[in-house]
Amino acid sequence: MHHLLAQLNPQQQQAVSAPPCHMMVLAGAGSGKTRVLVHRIAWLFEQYGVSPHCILAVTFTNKAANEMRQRIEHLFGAPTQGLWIGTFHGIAHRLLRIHYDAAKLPEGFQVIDSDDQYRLIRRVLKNLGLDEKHWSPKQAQHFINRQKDNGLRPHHLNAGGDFYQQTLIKVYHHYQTLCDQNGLVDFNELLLRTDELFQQNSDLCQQYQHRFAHILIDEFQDTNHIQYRFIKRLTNTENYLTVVGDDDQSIYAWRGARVENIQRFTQEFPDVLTIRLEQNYRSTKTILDAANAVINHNQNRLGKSLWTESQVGESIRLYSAFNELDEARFIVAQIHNAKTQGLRLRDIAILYRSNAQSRVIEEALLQSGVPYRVYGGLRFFERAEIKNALAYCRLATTPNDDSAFERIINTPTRGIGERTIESIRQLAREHGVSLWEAMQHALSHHLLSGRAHSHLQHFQALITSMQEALTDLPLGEQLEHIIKHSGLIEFYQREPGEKAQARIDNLNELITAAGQFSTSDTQAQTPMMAFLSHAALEAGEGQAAAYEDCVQLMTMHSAKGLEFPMVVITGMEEELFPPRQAMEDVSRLEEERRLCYVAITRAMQHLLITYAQCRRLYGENRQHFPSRFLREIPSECISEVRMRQNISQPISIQGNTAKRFRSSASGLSVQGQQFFVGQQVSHPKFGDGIILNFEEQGEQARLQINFGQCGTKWLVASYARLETI
DNA sequence: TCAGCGCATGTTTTT
DNA sequence: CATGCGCTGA
Repeated sequence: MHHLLAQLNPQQQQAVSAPPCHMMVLAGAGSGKTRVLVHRIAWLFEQYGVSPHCILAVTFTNKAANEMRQRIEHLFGAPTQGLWIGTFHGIAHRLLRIHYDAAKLPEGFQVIDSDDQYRLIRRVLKNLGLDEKHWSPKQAQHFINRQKDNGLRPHHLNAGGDFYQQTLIKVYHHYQTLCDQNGLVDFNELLLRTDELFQQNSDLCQQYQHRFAHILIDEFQDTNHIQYRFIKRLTNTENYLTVVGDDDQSIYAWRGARVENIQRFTQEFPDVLTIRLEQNYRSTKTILDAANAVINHNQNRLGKSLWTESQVGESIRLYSAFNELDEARFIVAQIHNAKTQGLRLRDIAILYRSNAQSRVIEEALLQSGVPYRVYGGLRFFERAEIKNALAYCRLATTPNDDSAFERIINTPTRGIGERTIESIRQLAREHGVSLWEAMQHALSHHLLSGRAHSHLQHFQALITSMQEALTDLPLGEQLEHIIKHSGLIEFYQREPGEKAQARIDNLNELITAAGQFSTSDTQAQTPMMAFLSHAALEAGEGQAAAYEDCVQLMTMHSAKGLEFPMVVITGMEEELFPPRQAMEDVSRLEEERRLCYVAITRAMQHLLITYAQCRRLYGENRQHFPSRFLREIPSECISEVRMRQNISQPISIQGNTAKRFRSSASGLSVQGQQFFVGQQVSHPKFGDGIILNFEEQGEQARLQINFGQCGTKWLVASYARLETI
């Protein structure tokens, strides 16, 4: 057997070795889809003599792109020259750099991230005299991005619409004009521009259709409308498209992803070979059964059922915590437990629905000295200090960059206030020039008062000296020079708190990153320009990879594509997961269910699910019911765990908790007496307490009670002579 | 220029 | 409850 097929199952083999055709691979969680994709590309090289030059592979994240390239090179045994692998945005960027002229962009156009976009939109709202309280920049940004997602320009939208709609269209129009004037391209603009480039230049489009004989797309369920359109445009009757995806793992509909693209693909492309990868190599049978059972509750599915040859494995453990502190403590105890069973900390992931949930868990981990790492949050190139430093770079490279100008004109504070800036803006508007040019004009004609004048002069001298210093320096030294002279370090040193040092560290890290930066971007005019594009397109990791063995904390969303020997899913509660906002709408609920499916299928051997009966949320202590998704897991997959007695629980209980619990379904009847979790009871010796938990039934029934001063105890209900209060 | 106050707000995130 | 934002007064 061919070495590329040797270790594959029949379906995988079929996908890898199919003759060139349009193909759709429906690949379930853990079914080896990346492997298939990588082997397929290698197969095309080896069996069909396809040149790497003729292959385009599209992924969703830079991380996935890098990983795929590495795996292909590993399999191929050599660097793959000419092979295009990247994200949609990365590829669009590359095309626009090459064909900037045809795309009607200036040669040195800049890519802006959503933060820059947000600032620009605020400027536009201000220019249009729209009150931010009534016209939120966030909503306007969302509106604009959504239009671009769908390939729509302002002029496509002008028919009809109410006043609200009309105003947003106006904002979109002005925003786009501003971008075009300044040579700025936002993320969605990259895609839309490229699509229009091919639409308007059919010869160019044909050239790429001819070049890319094979186009492969990963995570196809996450493509949006404009991405689909772009791909379709790149395909003709002579080249082939392979898409890989899983409708059950579509968890990004809320940001414009269209699962329908999967069905649409089979309808709009001829003779699509559909292959299902349903054998799971990741999880135990129990975990897989649970995941299958949950996802089966969704109506809207293409239909797919994962199976496995692996062992049944242990039960999914379920812990019902009293509150979120109890939940966190239990998880920590379980981590210690897992460690004694030989698991490494890095084998354990703690997943939650929303980032806010991480804090309590972090505190518990910190308290017991378990090292951990939180994913998510601000990434490297998104940090304010980094963006400030890069704004200096931008201004020194292209002084007409207004957004960079605005960002740093008074950062660090140099006595240039809002009034001065506004008069420069005014001047720029009047003469139709950039802020930088307006400032120079103001300086040479002495249009401003003495103090403002001299402060601006200083600023101008600073930037000019940077411009001069940049020539002939290697990139790393350029950044070093800029950061050193910008005054940012001194600025952050003056800032109180621990954050300051971290910011300075980041700035130094930026110098290092620039020093090590190398690019394949042959279109870039200067290394600095390439670096700036890189910074916008690839926000970088959240934290420098701690090389320590630590527990991983992340949202269920960011866990997608990863796997761990042990997974803890936390906060399995109604209104938290699924979140309240998603409970009404069937399609949103189905997306939450898919998210649950994704979370469960991250686990290889051990899965622990926890929920809290009572949780502090938005400042109030609320009673929570177990998530509906829990009921969808077959009970034979689950075993409930109780907290060990010897783990003490200093729990503070609010006075009104018990009342809230009266509606709870969890209750117990012993010798005519009714007990329920959260109930206040009195014991002859220990005094007043609150019921935290119970186990067993009838005569054997035991209650866990928190007696405050006297601690938490397990008591047999029939002997304890408890009185309900 | 900046601390301090009051107010709204409160999924998920990549490019 | 916590955080972040805008506004205000010194």
